[in-house]
Amino acid sequence: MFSIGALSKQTGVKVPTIRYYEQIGLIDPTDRTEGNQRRYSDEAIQRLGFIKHARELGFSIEAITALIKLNGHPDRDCAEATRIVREQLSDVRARIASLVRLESELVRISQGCDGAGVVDDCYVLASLADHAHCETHH
Amino acid sequence: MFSIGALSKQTGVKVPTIRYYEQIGLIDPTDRTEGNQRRYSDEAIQRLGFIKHARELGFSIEAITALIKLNGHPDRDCAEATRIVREQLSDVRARIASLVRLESELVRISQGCDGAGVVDDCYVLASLADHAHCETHH
DNA sequence: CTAATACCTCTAGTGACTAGAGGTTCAAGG
DNA sequence: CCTTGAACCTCTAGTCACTAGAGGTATTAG
Repeated sequence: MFSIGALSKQTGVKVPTIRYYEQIGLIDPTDRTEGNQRRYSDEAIQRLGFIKHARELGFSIEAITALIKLNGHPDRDCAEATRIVREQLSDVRARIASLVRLESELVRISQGCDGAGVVDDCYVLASLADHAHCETHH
Repeated sequence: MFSIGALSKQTGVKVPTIRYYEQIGLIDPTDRTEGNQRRYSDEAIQRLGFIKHARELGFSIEAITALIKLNGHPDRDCAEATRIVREQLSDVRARIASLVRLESELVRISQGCDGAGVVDDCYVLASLADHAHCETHH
């Protein structure tokens, strides 16, 4: 049994974040000392590790809650888990596509000005002011 | 002179968003009718178009505020504008790189399970639980 | 036994809006 | 000129996933 600070060090999840996860019901309330301090077992490291990893992969808390519920019913089929992951994947791909379009616009805009002129005829500001300069949709 | 609703239609920026922009000082308070309703001129379309476009390009309100201040001093050099755009560009590139790493992990995870088994031996959930399965950093 | 450190709860703040309540003004049709 | 309904007004609170800080208590090392 160890403290919330130790759990934080073990998992890399900050102390206030752990308390926050407990508050919103993402992790179960744990045992306390007589002085009301949280004490965790190794199980908590697993659970928090799962959450941390999923967050790093961009899953929302809502999606993680769903995944954890699945984990709690090992007899249920895992089509739902796969569905959640695929949804997340297509979301990530959409975000990449959108950012790539933005990147090309920004390259074009930043190449238009060497930073040496004055604002009045700065291509950067002109480009930002006028969407018509753009080559892609965003 | 036209209403906030007309400005919204012209620019595609929602009415509450326009009021919000005024509230945070991103656009100047405008003239009002006797009955206290906002009335805009064409100038507002330009300004709001600039803001909208910059937001679509992923600039923060803070960065846009800085760009607008530059626009208000046309005699100053535009190195600052260029710097802001380049910073935004490298930010976008970092986000793309991060998302691409996530994408490959998600592909790997989702390919590991056909969704037909039971949760207990579902590779998707196992992968999410264990960062060690991953091939890249995130 | 003391002092430093870590812990506790609670509230409020972040960014960039969005939603809703409750009330007022405008513009078009009769 | 009057009515009606849409559009407007302000203000507060909610979103997401935390983060910061105040003010107080528990634990632990020396």
